[in-house]
Amino acid sequence: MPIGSNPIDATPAPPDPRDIPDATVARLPEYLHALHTLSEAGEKTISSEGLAAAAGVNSAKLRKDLSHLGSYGVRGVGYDITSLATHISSVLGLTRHRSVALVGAGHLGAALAGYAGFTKRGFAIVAMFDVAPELVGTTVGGLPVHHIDQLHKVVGAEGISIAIITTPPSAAQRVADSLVKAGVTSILNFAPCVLDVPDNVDVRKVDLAIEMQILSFHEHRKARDNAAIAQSVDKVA
Amino acid sequence: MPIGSNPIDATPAPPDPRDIPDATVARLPEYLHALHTLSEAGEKTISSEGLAAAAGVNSAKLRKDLSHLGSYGVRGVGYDITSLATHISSVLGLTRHRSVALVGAGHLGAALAGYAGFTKRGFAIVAMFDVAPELVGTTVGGLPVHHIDQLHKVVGAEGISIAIITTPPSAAQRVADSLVKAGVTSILNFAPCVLDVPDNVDVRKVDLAIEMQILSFHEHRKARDNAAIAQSVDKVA
DNA sequence: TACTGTGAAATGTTTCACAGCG
DNA sequence: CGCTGTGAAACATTTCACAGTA
Repeated sequence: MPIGSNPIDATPAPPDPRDIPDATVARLPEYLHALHTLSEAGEKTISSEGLAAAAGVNSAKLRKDLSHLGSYGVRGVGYDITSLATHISSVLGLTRHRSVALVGAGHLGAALAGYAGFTKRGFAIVAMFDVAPELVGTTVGGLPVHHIDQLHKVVGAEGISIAIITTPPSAAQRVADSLVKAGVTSILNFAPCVLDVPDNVDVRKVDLAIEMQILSFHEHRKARDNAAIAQSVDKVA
Repeated sequence: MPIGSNPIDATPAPPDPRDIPDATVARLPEYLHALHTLSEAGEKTISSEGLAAAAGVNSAKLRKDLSHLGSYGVRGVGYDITSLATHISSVLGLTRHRSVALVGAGHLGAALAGYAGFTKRGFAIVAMFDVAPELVGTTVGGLPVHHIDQLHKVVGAEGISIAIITTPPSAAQRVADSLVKAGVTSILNFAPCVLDVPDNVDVRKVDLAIEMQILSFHEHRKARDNAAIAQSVDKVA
């Protein structure tokens, strides 16, 4: 019998988190954010159309996404904002507090350490690490900077499972290895390089230059389209 | 006759950039980066297997991606690193130099302004904007900070078509409106909010809290899996 | 009636597996 | 022979359109 199946029990089928598509998971935080905003605005209830608009997707996609979490709407009415927010939070594992380590106390690291948006949405960077002697021992963004040798000790003591890498790419793989050895199982990587990690470790990558290059492609395409239109106008004229 | 078709000319079919899938476009910068690294290491030629490993994808995907750009490999040998890099650069529109505006001279904006990775990969932030009187007129990350009222003038003068928003979310929509009015057609948005822009404007969003929440989901799932395994071990024991 | 939830169709992406070429 | 390029199959995601329900 596969783990998680439930052949006898007649309870309403607790949706296995493995069955939620990745594309849906990536949008749940958007929905959650939109729900919080609506809640602060004093709304109690919202239609799929309204929530979809607030999250920047179409309503069919929103309804399909939410259907993966089970049935939480009321036909003819919409969704209860509070209870849907609670439910999405619990699916995302945000009920449990999560401590985060940040490795690389440069400009980007400092900016992230001071970023209120993390704290506001349930995460706390509890420790920073670097190798530079002039940084170790100081505080950056209100957080003490430890030497990277302390990683294993601090990660263990604070129960950290998520880390952010903002080092130069040349150091990133070594840092990732240390993090994995220390017990970290999720990494957000800002260094522009590919990280090699065991299967049980999740890595998400944010590469600013890549984002810019994708935009560049679209600029290039738009320029070509305009040129083509100009040419066909010329032809007609 | 559809724009871009070429019914008479017998040249090798210049692949229409519109036909390159989004998923492929998003990976081309990775391939380009890997090619540059290989080139610096003195390599001349690389197999699909080797390049795929360097870029962190599998080789079938890489070959399919490159096939959208036309045929640039040599069967039995691999790809010529220099010519493939040149070709990808040209598809991405990186042959043309691109000036970038950055709006929001806070910590994150300052970190990005000083980020060498941009310059190294063909982009130059040429102007920063903010509203805070204590910032306007100073230099941040080596760049003068203009008041946001100057946006239209500077964007026009510098021929800027790409902008980065690192303002608080409450200001982001207003900033986006000003950018669009000034002639910007691509935006990289770091503010955690949905931007409403005309169809001809491309927006890419980087939301750090969302990345963390996606990692949180995976942590949560792993914890459940472990619990399920522990339980089934208990049962057997 | 006004909405959600969802099969089914359409579209997009990845992977397979091998033909074909240098 | 070794490797690329690519149809075709498998898989994933999005969209459509409507049955069903409070």
